[in-house]
Amino acid sequence: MESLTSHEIHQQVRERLADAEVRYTTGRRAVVTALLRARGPRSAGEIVDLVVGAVPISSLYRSLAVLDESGVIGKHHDVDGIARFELAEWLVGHHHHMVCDRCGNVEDVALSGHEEDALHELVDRVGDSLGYTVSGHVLEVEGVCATCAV
Amino acid sequence: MESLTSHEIHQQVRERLADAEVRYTTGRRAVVTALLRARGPRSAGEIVDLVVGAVPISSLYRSLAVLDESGVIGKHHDVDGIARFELAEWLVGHHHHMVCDRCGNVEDVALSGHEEDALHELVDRVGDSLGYTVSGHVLEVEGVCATCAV
DNA sequence: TTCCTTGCAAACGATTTGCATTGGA
DNA sequence: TCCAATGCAAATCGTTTGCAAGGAA
Repeated sequence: MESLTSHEIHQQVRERLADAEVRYTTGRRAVVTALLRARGPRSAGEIVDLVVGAVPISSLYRSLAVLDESGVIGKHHDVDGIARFELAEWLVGHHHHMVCDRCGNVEDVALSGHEEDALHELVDRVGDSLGYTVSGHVLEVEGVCATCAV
Repeated sequence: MESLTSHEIHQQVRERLADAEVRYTTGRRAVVTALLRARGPRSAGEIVDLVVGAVPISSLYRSLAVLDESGVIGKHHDVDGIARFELAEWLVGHHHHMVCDRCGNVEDVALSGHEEDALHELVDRVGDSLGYTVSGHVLEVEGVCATCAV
């Protein structure tokens, strides 16, 4: 997938929010900018620090909720159960995660088209066998990174 | 992997806890029994309902903490950020999860030997390409279950 | 004006902890 | 006996919500 420029991403987000009939306000734009600068998923607390100027945590959560509901960002919970947010895959591309068991570092990994196709077939088969209509999948590879392997 | 009988699992757990120098008490045994009956990860609230008789939620959390720390059970957080627990893979075998987008239900899924082998190869390749020594992987299939699909 | 959005403070709910009591080796 | 384990209640903390004020169309 071609990676979009910062400007293009804001443009895409604006359109998506327009479709959802909500405004692309300063606060919401600040969240997208922060996540764009971030090199991985960030918690609400971390985003407060990334955003320029003071932002009430409750307003931030509301911005995050709107962006999440309109599909601009994704939300998941880390091992401590804290919510972490990142730009949605349609903006930054479908990918998986390589997690280091030692240092906890998380890297994005994009599979080759062939690999992704094979995985897709596999998860479709799994869903079918259980009577589910498959909508997506998450693959996390665990291991020890080169730095920690010393 | 051969699946162990309920009795054998309790035996294994007892030994593991003995190594950790903690007792295999009635409350802890009840948790293992409940998770054995469950066919997927369960939250603390759900486990309270699965266990026979009344169990204070705080005591349950303490049992879960002990079992988690000694590697008898695993813990992860669902899409709502709620902690879910399940018996560790060394007791019940390696498997993946099928998650319903609507109701949040989670079911265990064991791939066929051939599928698991293919997945294994894939994740090894991913790890190699990033300089990681792969230790494991997690695959989560997302979709809508038959009940919610109406 | 008319709603959507924001800020502040209070409320929520899952999980944890302090402390006194109980129970098993 | 003696200390781990338990029960109860209070505390924590990330997150959500009620309500009044601000702002854009």
